[in-house]
Amino acid sequence: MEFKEAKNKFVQTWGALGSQWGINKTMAQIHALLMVSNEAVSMEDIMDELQISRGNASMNLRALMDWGIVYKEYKAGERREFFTAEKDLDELAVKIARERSKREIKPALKILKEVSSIDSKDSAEEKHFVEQTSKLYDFVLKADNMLDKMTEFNENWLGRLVLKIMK
Amino acid sequence: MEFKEAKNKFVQTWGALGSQWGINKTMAQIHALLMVSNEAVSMEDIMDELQISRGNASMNLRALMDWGIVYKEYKAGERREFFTAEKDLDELAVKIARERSKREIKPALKILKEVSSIDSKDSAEEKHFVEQTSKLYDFVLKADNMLDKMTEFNENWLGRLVLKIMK
DNA sequence: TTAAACTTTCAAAAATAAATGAAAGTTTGT
DNA sequence: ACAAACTTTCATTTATTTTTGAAAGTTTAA
Repeated sequence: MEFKEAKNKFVQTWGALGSQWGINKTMAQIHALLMVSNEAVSMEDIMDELQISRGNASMNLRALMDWGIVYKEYKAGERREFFTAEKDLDELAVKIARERSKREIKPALKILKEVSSIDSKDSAEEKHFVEQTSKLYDFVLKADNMLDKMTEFNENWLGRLVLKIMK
Repeated sequence: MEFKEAKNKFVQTWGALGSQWGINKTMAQIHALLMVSNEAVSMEDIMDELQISRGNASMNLRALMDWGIVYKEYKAGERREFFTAEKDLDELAVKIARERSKREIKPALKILKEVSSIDSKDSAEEKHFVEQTSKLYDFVLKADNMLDKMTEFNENWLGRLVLKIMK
């Protein structure tokens, strides 16, 4: 396999993986492309390599920047903007975890708390509902806190964590 | 908020959350419904509560059973089948982790290994590509192994893990 | 063996999500 | 202030995913 083919395969695979995890394909592909580029890439080049429209490129670059995993870069003497990805994987994982926690887990916790707080009166059905949703609330809260703790580690947290777990 | 409303809110929220994580809405809703039911539910009732077609119910129940998080149950004297969800959350998390690892992470690892194995010849561009994808391979492998380790813990792994991490 | 009671399948339809591209908006150099 | 160079927005189109429902399949009881 030669470079160009490998690069393409990587970008496509990452894109497909992204969509399985609720991140749109183009967003994941752009990120993949930037991850393996040794220098900042212009929007023009991104459009060209991924065969996507200007609007699509623009919107997804914006989204990636909102997630804090892609940065704008300015080159001296160049009018247009260039983009680079966060390449440190620990940092990347932390940022993704934070963002998903904020966007999805936190709101879900709010709902869980709400629905588990009804008074279950007397029926077994209602009692079971409250019990189950309360357990779920505790579980999700604990998992979310774990993510928070991980982000505090920050340097090479995954490696350290693996060590700890394996005892 | 009264029971019926709370239950509905829970099912809807869980469904929305599912789709953000690459699991289809109905599948997540059925699972939610079964999670909070104190007894096994017939397909008829599932169709009725979620307002979905027979085919949709059937296919998604099948998928949930493939994931190992929903079970068929037979009631004495009843012709039709009833369904229950895995209600133990540790067990649930373990099964989901295993399944996603098998379906998504393992294949991704294979591709990463492949593309990071090209010989990078001389250009800085190619060297950077190989370096980045190799790092990614190591990272994903480590994360996946961590999931495996967790599944071995099995009893209340999340709680124990939280204790360990917080030292 | 038959038919009633139930489940599964899958081609087609509907719903949802993503992409396009032209127009509007910005920024920068002169 | 102007216009060239570039970016963003968003209504419309396109692609993808999910759902439907009728037909085919299966199981069970008599």
